[in-house]
This record gives sequence, C-alpha cells and structure tokens, in this order.
Amino acid sequence: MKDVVSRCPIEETMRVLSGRWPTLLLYYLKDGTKRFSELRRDNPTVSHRILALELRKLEDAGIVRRTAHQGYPLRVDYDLTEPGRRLVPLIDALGAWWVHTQDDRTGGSEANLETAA
Amino acid sequence: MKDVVSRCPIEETMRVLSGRWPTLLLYYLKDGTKRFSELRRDNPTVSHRILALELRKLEDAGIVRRTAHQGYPLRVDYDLTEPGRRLVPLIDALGAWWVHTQDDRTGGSEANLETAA
DNA sequence: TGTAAATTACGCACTATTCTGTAACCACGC
DNA sequence: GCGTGGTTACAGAATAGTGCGTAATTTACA
Repeated sequence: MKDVVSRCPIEETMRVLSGRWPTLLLYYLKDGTKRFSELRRDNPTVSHRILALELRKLEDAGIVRRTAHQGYPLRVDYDLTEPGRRLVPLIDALGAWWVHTQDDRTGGSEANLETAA
Repeated sequence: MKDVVSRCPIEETMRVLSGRWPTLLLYYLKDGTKRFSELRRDNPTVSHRILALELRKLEDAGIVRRTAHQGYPLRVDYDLTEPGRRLVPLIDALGAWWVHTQDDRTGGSEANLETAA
C-alpha cells in the first residue's frame, strides 16, 4: 500500500484524485490561473500545509503547473496543464451523475438537472 | 469536517468514490452479480472488514444492491444498481484519461488509445 | 532614522483525527 | 468443527490541522 505501482489506470487516477481537495482545486483552477493565497481564500477550510501538499501532488501528476516568479513578497501561480483541462469535463460528469442520482431518489418525474457547466 | 453536508455534488461523489476500493469494486461488479467471497477472491489484498465496510458504503450511496438469501451456509449477492451502472463509463473515462496522459509523456505523436468500452 | 509589522508561499515539528488491518467472535446449518 | 457473511475491539498507519520560522521587501509609526 506504499509504493505498489498498480497497472490499473483507474487505480492510478484515483490515487491522485482521492480525497477532498484534488477535485475541489481542479474546480477552482478551471477558471484560470490562481495564486496560492487565492486558492486559500476560495477554500478557507484547507490548511496551508495541506494545500501546498495537494498542489505538489497535482503538479507531480502533471495536472497542475506551478510557476514561481522570483521577487519581493514571493509569488507563485498555479494553473491547469493540458491533461488537467481534459480532466475537468470528466469531473463535471461525476457531479452531474450525483445530481441525477439524487434526483431519482427525492423527486422522480420532473428532472431538475443542475449539470455543472 | 464531520457531518458537513456540502452542496457541491462533486465533493459528494468523491466522498463515496475516494479511496482504493470503491472504483475497484465497481470494476469487478460491472460484470454482474458477485458474492462476498468472490469479491474477496477477485481482490485478495482487501481485508474482509474493509470489504464489508466499503460494500455498505456503496450500498448506502445507492450504487450497489445487497441481496441476502437466507439459507444454510449463508449467502449474499451484490450487484450494481441503475445509478451504479451509469457510473461505470465515467470511471472508465477516468482510466482512459490516465492512459492518454501517460501516453503524452512517454510516447508522443502516435496515439495508443485504449478507451475502455 | 530605527524598529517593528505585514505580506507571500511555503517547510518543519507536533498533535488530532481518521482510516486500515488483525484477530477474535457470533450465528446458522451440516 | 467447517465455512459463510458480518461485527466488535484494539493497534498501527496514514492523513489533516496548528503554530512557528524564513526570505525579501514594503509600510507603519514614534
């Protein structure tokens, strides 16, 4: 459960996307470039340590690109890579699945789809 | 961070699918009905406690249906519900995304798509 | 003019919480 | 006693949060 490299692509993908933060960060980054502090403001419940760790994980996975500008009060930009952008609609589809499923349970006939755009 | 019901459907979906086992179980169940012990054999690295917990989680989420036959040496069947079956192609798409992404890194021009059907 | 404070993006150490695994046990019918 | 599906009790591992420190520079203020 440590360095087991599975050959299963789904397992590999879930290794990166599992947890609360990865998909949320994808969600906030799909609008464009964000700075570290902006991402913290977007989501105040994540600690800075975890945010840094998660961003690094996404960077290692090739989903997010980190751009550090050397300068005075320090400044780092994050944005999605091409693979990262390709991931966005898939994650949106998962959200739509959830909405659809809840809809089946609570409502019934009248669809009240709120498919994330 | 305990019983916080988020309004974000993606977060809700990931709450169920996060971790190693949910997507794997979906994968094994997409072929049809399986018994508890079959799922253990399919995936020997999961402990039976965790398997029971994960199956219950998926059942609560409405993804898996549990059918207990009362009888001699006890027998329980698991299979996917309708929402569960709708989830399968989305998960396959995540796998395909991974394959594609790895392909971009190692290979380059010639696409070697293995989009799971 | 000197000093303190704020800013930004973290790293490190420590703690708290959560997850996962092991082992034992239950019920049942044979 | 065996095998089935499942639960509980406890232990260890993984994950998450808190708070302090750092770098360089600007601002706050007496």
